[in-house]
Formats: sequence, C-alpha cells, structure tokens
Amino acid sequence: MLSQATMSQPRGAVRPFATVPPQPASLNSLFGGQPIETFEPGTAVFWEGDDARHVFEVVEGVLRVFRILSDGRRIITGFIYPGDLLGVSLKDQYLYTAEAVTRTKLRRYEHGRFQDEINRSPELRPQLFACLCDEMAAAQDQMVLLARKSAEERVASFLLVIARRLGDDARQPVIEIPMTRLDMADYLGLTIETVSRTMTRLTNCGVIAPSSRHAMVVRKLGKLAALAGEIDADDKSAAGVGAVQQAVWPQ
Amino acid sequence: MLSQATMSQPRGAVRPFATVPPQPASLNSLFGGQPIETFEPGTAVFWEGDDARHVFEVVEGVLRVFRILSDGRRIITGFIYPGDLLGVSLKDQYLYTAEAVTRTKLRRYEHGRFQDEINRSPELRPQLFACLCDEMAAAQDQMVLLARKSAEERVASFLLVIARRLGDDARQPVIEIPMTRLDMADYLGLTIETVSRTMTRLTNCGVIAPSSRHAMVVRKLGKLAALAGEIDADDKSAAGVGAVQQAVWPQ
DNA sequence: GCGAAGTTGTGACGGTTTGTAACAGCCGCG
DNA sequence: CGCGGCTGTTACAAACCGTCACAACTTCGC
Repeated sequence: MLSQATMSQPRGAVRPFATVPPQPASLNSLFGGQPIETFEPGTAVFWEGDDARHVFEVVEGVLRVFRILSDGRRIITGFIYPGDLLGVSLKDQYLYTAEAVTRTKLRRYEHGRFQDEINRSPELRPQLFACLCDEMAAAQDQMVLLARKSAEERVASFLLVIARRLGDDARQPVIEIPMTRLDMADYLGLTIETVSRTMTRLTNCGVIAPSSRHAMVVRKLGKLAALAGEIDADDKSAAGVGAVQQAVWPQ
Repeated sequence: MLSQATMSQPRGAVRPFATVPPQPASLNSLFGGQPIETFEPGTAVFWEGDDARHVFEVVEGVLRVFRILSDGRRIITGFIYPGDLLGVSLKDQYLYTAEAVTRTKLRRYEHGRFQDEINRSPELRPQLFACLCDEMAAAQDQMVLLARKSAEERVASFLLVIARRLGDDARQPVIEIPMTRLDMADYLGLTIETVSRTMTRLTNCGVIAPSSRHAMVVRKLGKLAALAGEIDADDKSAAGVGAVQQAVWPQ
C-alpha cells in the first residue's frame, strides 16, 4: 500500500501538499513489460497472511486494503488508486487483505526481483523511499482522524482528500466515490448509519450535492476544509453544520 | 519512531578507522562518533514544521511524538525507545513534534549526510527499509486500535505491547510506564478519566497489579492478550472484565 | 513541616455515537 | 411489469465514553 498519489492531507492552514505525478522513468516503468491482470469487484488480490510473493502496480480501478479482528470487525487502512503500488513490504507475509472495489487492472512483479531492481537503481531508490514516507504521512493523518476527530470531521476529511486528489483547480469539483458506505464507515471508524446521516447533513447545508449514487459535487470546498478540522475554529466563515454547529462551537 | 530489532548500543566500541573503510555495518553504528545530547523531561527535540535537518538516534530515555490540531487536540502517534531512530523522513519539514518524556540522551546526524550514507551502503539500505516497514506495520496496528477497539481493548493492547517489548518471557513481567495518563490517553484516543477507570478495572479483576506510580506487574498475560482483542472472543478463559466480571466482584 | 501545583482516581451526568429497527430507492431478473 | 436483493436513509432507544466536579495523593519549593 504505497500511495504515490498519496491520501495525505495538508495539516495546518498553510501547507498545501503538492503531489508529484508519476515520473515516466519511474517505479511504474518497472512494471511496463508485465501482463495486465483483471480483478472483478469484490475479489481479493491477496489475503492477510499469504506469502508476500509479489508487488503490484495499479493500472486502473480502486482497491481497499483492510484487516479483520477475530470477531469480524473490519478496518480499512487505505484505498489504492491507479499509479499506486501494492504489497511493498519486507515481511514474509502480507499484513492485510487487498480487494478490488471496482473492476481493477494490475501488473504483477515478483517480490525478490523488485527488491533487486530497487537495490540496483540509484534513481528508483529515492522514489521508493519517498513513497514510503508519503504512506507514513498518510497513516499519521489517519491516526489523527481516528483518534480525535468527530464523525463530521472524519467524513469531511475523507471527501476533501478525494476532492484534492483530482487536482484542486475546479472550485466545485465532481468527485467519484466508488466505494460503498460500509467501506467508508470501516475506513473512518464509524458505522454506515453515521456516515449516511453525516453526508445528509452536509447535503442539507449546501456543502455537497449528490450527483449520482457514487458521485457528488463539492459546492463549498472551503467550508469542507473547515469542517475537516484543518482551519482554526474561530474562523467565522468556517461555521459548522445545522444543529451540530451549536453544540460544537457555542458562540 | 523507527523501531530497530536491535537495541544494542556499541558505546565503547570505537571503530579503528585506519583498517576499515567508512562502511558501517549497522544503522546505529552510523551515530557512533556523534556526541550525546541530553534533553530534560518535557523539552522538545524538534517541532512539527521545523526544517528537517537532522536524524536522531535514541540512546537512553523515552520520547513522545505527536501532532496537534488547530483547536488544541493532541494526538500522540508514537513513543520512541532506546535504539529507535527519530526524524527519518524525506520531507523538508518534520511532520510532528518530538518531546522527551523522561530524561533522554540522543545522538544527532545531519540529514543530508545520513541520506548519503544510506545511498552509498548496500548494507544499511535494507536495514532502513526494514525499519520503515516495521513502523508502517505499527501504524496499521494503531489504526486498527483507534478505529474499532473499545476503551478496554485499547488499554490492554497498549500494556501488552509494553510488556512484550521487554522481551523477557517472564509470565508476570514488571513493566515501566514512564508516560503520564494524559500521554496514554492522547495515544489511545481516550480521555485520562477513561484510561484511569479502565486501569482500575484491570486491577480489580487481577489482570494487573500496580507496583509504583509508573510501574506495574502483569499478573495474567494471557487474559491481557484476550482483552486486547487478539484472541477469539468465544475463548471462555478470556472473559471480559466489564459487566460480567462486576457480577463476580460486586463491590 | 507546610502550602501550591500537578497528577491521578472516582462519581454523577449528559452527549455523541451506536445498534436495531423499518422504510425508501436502485437494479437485475423472470 | 412486478418481484426480490442490495444499498442507502431515517427514527428511536441504549450504550459507551466524554465532560464536569471534586477528593486523594505526590512532588516541589519555601
């Protein structure tokens, strides 16, 4: 789960995160000669505990990466998008399950050979390290979200990251949300009901507008960023949503 | 935050520079020649947003690594122990603040030179890579904890990790908890009250026994593991300490 | 020895979120 | 066209945890 187009979100108001598009002579070119494999929605690429024999590059589609507790609780630790790498780890076994959310096309690379290539190339190495650091930053953002953010902030943060992945030029971007509510809930540490309720509130106050079942328009990107907990709470232009606003910022 | 497998400190071992070319065998030996700096409890090594000029090796003591939301909420993303590396990142700025919990001794290495050494040495690279993977695995564990575990499971998981860090397979290990309840709360995504109450419950049902203010004995390691959510829930020997056990100890 | 400040433990109360429903919308199928 | 199956939405009661308050305790300084 190496997010090149990382899910990292800027922290603090001041630091926009300039994500670098995949370089042509880059990690991805390693996979150029490999055949493309297709995975239908819901099918697993590998399971937690499988021997980690391959590294994958996502060519097309979206995957979810998750772990499951013994009693069935599922935690999605990330979503993987085209251009990302999957399964990069020095462990003998995969630490998580990877499943296709949409129909997904992958290229496969044998694990040992991948490491050899990395070791050999002084150009690829920094790229891989940068990927790892990006992924680490994303993981820390997620820890912040899960540890201290409210349901509304979590959903807003999630939508914001997706909106920014597209390239934030559009002030009212149309964003695709290929995953189900259950996926979102298991990623954000909430239940589907809470996700649903929160999205309804965001719709009611005009921040977002549903476009189709798995797409929407972000009407107020700034307000979304405010709700995500990125801006100072006393910023008056960043008021909360509906009844919750009173409870959260009682001024 | 880079937990290395080895906690060895070759303090007195001075490398005979006349015989061996500068190709250190382990990451820690890189820092061997650097002077030791001391940080008193509560003092910061660096702040989030500082230019990332150095990499540190922890020689002695414990640090907390955290981020703070704009309204003051603090999230501790990890604790750093002797033998760990601190500040390894390819970012220009530190992504978090690092503060001494106890009196801490560090060695400092200039960031650019650290990268050069890593790039040059085919021995160090896999070590650093393994460290990053370990850190990534820990981050995922933490995401699981924060997203889906109950207060009791979180505290139990935390104590379990500390108990296992000691490595001695003593069945009733004495564990040191140098951090305050507030640190634990901000690490586990709870409040100090909840942490306090949960530890009291664990004490009441004999899983742990307080030894001093910042130390305790783990009396039932297996039960602690069960409470941490690692074992199957229908394992009868691993009953909860909540309502069920309150019936057994009705004071 | 004494008081102040910080840390920790305990209780009562309330709020956010969850769990359990029932219901509505979308889709493929016969 | 009507039918289940699935996903998503809404409502209500319950649970867990957070908030507030206060007491006990330690640590430090004087």
